[in-house]
Amino acid sequence: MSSEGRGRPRLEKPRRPGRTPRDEILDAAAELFTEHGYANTSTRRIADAVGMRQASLYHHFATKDDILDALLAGTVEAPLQLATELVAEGGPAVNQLYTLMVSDVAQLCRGTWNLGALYLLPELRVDRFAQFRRRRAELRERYRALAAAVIAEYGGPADADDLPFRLVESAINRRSDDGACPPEQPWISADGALRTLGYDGDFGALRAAAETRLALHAAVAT
Amino acid sequence: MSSEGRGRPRLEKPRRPGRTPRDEILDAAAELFTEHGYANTSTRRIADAVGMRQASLYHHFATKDDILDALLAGTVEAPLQLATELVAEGGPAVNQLYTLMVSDVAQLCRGTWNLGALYLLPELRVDRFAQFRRRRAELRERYRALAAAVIAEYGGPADADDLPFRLVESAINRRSDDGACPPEQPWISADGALRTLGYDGDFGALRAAAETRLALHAAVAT
DNA sequence: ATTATCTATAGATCTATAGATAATGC
DNA sequence: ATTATCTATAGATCTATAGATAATGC
Repeated sequence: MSSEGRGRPRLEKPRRPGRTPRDEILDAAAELFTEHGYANTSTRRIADAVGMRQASLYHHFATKDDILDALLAGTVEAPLQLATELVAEGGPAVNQLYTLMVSDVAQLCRGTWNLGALYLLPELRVDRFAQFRRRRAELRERYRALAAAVIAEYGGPADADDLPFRLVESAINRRSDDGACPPEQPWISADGALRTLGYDGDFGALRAAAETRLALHAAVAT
Repeated sequence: MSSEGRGRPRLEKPRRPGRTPRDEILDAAAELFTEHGYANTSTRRIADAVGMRQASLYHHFATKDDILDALLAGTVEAPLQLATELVAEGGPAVNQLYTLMVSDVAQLCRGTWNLGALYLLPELRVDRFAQFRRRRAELRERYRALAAAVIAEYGGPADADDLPFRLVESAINRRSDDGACPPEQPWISADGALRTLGYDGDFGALRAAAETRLALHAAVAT
């Protein structure tokens, strides 16, 4: 079942992290797509970065679009799953929203490549990626609903309900501009987002509750 | 001096707004670059959208990069200019920051095409556009300095000083997702940004002052 | 026999240049 | 004569497919 040593050997040594050739390709593509864009990254350049011939990519992916799709898949599923769980678990909306934001920003800041930057590629506007766009729009609506609940509870401005989602996304921009997020970024973004909703309570307690919830889930933390 | 009726006639009727062929090209390129991305937009498609032959573009622009550069130029110069003026005029930092944000978001929401989306193109990472990136980084630093002053005055969180710039930028994302900004977007973004800094004063008075300042300048308003 | 790679290439682009042409301006 | 367009094309890509080859597994 292992893929160790099967098939004709490569001419060049592997130079990418990843257990399988598929993972090596995804790692190289993640770097090149986020740095130079999708359309600007040829399959030739991906193959060169992996250390294989251009045509060999097609043994692992049927089309170039499939490589991008594989990178997108999952990045939005985890937050959606977490949102569903948090709502099911109940508790104050402000806690639910805070925990979701912290986890989401931590995910965007984690990992070697700024995968969130792929969300912003204009290439995603084509039909091929409609499914991904729909899932991301669903996540946005979850944010909006939680934000509206917090606004209602704390008497904040009704039209601020899109701001938390936008502040979470903006971790992508910061990472893109500075090359990295500061370690405190999840708390910076989440605190700021609640303030836009008129919340001005105990951020320390929110943080403690979020850390507990996310450690249990073994999913996040900074 | 007029360019009316000079040169060989086009085979097709003009179908783009713009007094000159140059403006027609920029309008078409703005639409295509923002919708499909830069690398995905061929000079052939721009020419088709204008109603001229692909090679004819090169009478007006030496390279494809020059078209993108022309679109970027100016979009960041106006806010930088306004920031300089506002600081020179003095007054409370909170007023300066608020007015700058309102004007900036209004600009991002204005116009037929979402030109701000060009800021996010990965293609801008190449040397050719280093000048533009530098100017945008300068604007970010202006925001940061003003935000730090507001934080100091109102006892807000020190590490929130990048959030106003990010909230302003996020008008681009909202417009991209929804096709338009709500008319109140400049006030939504600016109010939210000040809240992230710990400000909780009279937003009505800030709004009135900003409207006066920007109307004088004949530059903004919704 | 199965697998993962290789070489080679078809066919479709795409940017930019060369040089001809059809208008107006002087 | 000057201008803005046109036609035609060179040269450099780029994606994806066809078929050969060099390993391991049975």
